[in-house]
Amino acid sequence: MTKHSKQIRKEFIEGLSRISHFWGYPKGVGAVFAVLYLAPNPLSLDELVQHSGLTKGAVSTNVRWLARMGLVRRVTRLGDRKDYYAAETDFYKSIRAILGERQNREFDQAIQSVRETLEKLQAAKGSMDEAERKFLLERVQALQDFFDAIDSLSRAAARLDNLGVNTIQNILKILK
Amino acid sequence: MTKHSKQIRKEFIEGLSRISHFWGYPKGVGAVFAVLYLAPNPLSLDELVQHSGLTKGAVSTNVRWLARMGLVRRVTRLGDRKDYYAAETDFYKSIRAILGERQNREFDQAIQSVRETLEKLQAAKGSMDEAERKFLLERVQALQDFFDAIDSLSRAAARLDNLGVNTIQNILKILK
DNA sequence: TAGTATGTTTAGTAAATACTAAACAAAATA
DNA sequence: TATTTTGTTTAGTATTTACTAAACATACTA
Repeated sequence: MTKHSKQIRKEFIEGLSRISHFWGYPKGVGAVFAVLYLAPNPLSLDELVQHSGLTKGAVSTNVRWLARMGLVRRVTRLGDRKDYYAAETDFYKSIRAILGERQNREFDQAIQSVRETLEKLQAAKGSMDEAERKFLLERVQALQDFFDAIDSLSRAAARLDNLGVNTIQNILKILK
Repeated sequence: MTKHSKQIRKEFIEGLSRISHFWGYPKGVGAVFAVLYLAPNPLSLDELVQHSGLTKGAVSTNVRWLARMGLVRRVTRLGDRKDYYAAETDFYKSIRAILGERQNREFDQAIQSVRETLEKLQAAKGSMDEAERKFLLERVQALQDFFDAIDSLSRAAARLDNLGVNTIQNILKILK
């Protein structure tokens, strides 16, 4: 690996770290992904440690996060008990995985609190000023509807098994 | 405002704080928005301080952030030098505003680093192993293409002036 | 079974972030 | 011009977060 190649790789890694950070994720996540993305073969944990400059613990956490998000595949080889990791190069596949991950219980749980407010308002008939209740009901209901629309959109996208450039282009036609 | 009503409001505020936090934004942003969203009239900075429990400085920062994102409107009244703020109740409008905000220079800047890597790779003909260069070019180009697709999608959505439930339903049909 | 290779978890730390309190700025009114 | 009202900025702090180093767990090998 030439000096020049090393430099370009380093800058790319820093770039993805910045993007990762921008999206609100740890920089390490971007760095580990960048290393894997520029590797022609799956890499072991130790190789990731070498190339990313992070420690084993951090790489372990970050790479598992990436795997859980579907941005990285875990590869195991027969007769080799090391784990290897490879970057997912089909990003549309990753998006589907992320959307489909109802592992996002945390998201649902957050949304749930709005639904609870709505239910409490519905049950509050009589125990609070009726005009106020009407107003609050309307507002909270609108927010709920919005979340539902977003939710059904992401569910539909997640179900889709050929989400890709072509689909995007179709959507672009609608948005014309 | 009855005790019961106060309780429901409080829980709603906490709910939106959690959601705000989940999306990677300060909790205060969610809290301030929640207060405004449950108010029938625009509120002044001081009223926001009262109802949110934050200090003036924090509310000032958070509410300006919300205004910049198009989630809140600043209302000024003739002969009153207070600023008032009202929640945007048309969320689709907000989404358009957020997408349209090329104030998101920060995002573009982050993406820019990938483009730079691409350019450097193109310029590196001769100064690094050609097979390696070919491989890296291909990978980085694919990432760039993906970002471009996302970008054109968001630009299209931002240009749209009737993004709403109906549009979402049209998209859902495509995703069928 | 002891020893070795691998991955995960934990305890502590450094860095980033969002807040408070108070100083400051700007502009209207007296 | 001095005073009051309003909003922003700053300095310091508390909290959160992501990291390191090291202990631990697990499973393979001799």
